[in-house]
Amino acid sequence: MADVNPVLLDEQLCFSIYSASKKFNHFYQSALAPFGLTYPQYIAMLVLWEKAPLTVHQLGERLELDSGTLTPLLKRLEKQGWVSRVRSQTDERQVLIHLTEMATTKRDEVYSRIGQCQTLLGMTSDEIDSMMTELVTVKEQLDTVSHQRLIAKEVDKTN
Amino acid sequence: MADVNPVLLDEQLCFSIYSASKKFNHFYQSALAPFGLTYPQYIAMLVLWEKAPLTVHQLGERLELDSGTLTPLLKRLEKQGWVSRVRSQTDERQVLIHLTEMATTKRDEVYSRIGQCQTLLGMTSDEIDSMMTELVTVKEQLDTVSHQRLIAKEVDKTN
DNA sequence: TTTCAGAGTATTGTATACAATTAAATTGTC
DNA sequence: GACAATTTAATTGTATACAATACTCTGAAA
Repeated sequence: MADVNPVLLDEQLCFSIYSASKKFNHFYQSALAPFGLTYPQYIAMLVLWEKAPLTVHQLGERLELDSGTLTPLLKRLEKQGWVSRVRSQTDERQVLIHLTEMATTKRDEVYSRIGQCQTLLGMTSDEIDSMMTELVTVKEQLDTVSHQRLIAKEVDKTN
Repeated sequence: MADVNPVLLDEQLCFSIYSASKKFNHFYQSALAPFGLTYPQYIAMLVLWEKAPLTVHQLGERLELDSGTLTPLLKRLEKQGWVSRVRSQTDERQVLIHLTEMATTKRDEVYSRIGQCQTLLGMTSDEIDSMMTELVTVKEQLDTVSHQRLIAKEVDKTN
């Protein structure tokens, strides 16, 4: 019974994060409604505004998403006029994602819209910082466990 | 320029939460692979193990999910033999979700499996507690903002 | 009793996610 | 240069999420 509580705590933390993530999603969706951007589309644009063009793979590394998610997402962004997808001349495996003129023009508008909606979440910078540090710890731990499980699988195969 | 940093911090926190949520999801999916349960299916089972039967609505309140998500999820759980969906006799609008015998039998197995995989995330109980408290703050703040936006919409309509 | 507003669930349509596979291009190696 | 291994995107299939809508049932008011 002694080790039941921590397990429950972990589960509660997991659910809190899961729930907060959904709420953030909803918040951004509604804040960005005038632009028709979803949260994943928005963070893709953020990365591109910072440094475009990028290949699908490079974008995926930053966003931790694979082509299975990004290809359709980018097609939607293209359809809505935010980006253009151009097969690279030098390496035809790659597709370069460029910003359109509209995207460049609207960047400040989008930023300002987000700025208006930002509430700083009722937290100080220090609190946010410490929370992010803790989240990094959690993520690293989860990666470690996943990695251990991968190794365990390999060992399994040898039997 | 002075208020740019906090906005970026908020965004980074949002992304950290988004990313951690995905990692947790992956962790549970892989831990529960022997049972074929996903994370959302698992938390549905957790609630049901605690107190079944429940209506779709009651389950949705606990999980913060609506019937659009739950109906297909519960159909899959039913197909895999975890639950049965029974239209209520006393109020035919409601569908009661019951545990199957298999679900009752496998409960401890699932718990033990999760227990084995639990790593306590490299955090103390106090750290987890404080993190959850901060997440609650974040979620409340996001709810407040959403609520304000709803009110703003109402005001819009009157013009 | 009839009607009707609201409750509860299901359905439809859109947008992620991600595992697994496919297809095309490039690189490395002989 | 031929060819196997690798890389990069796209595709396919499954599972969430959620808004909007439809449909059925219930309870209350007229």
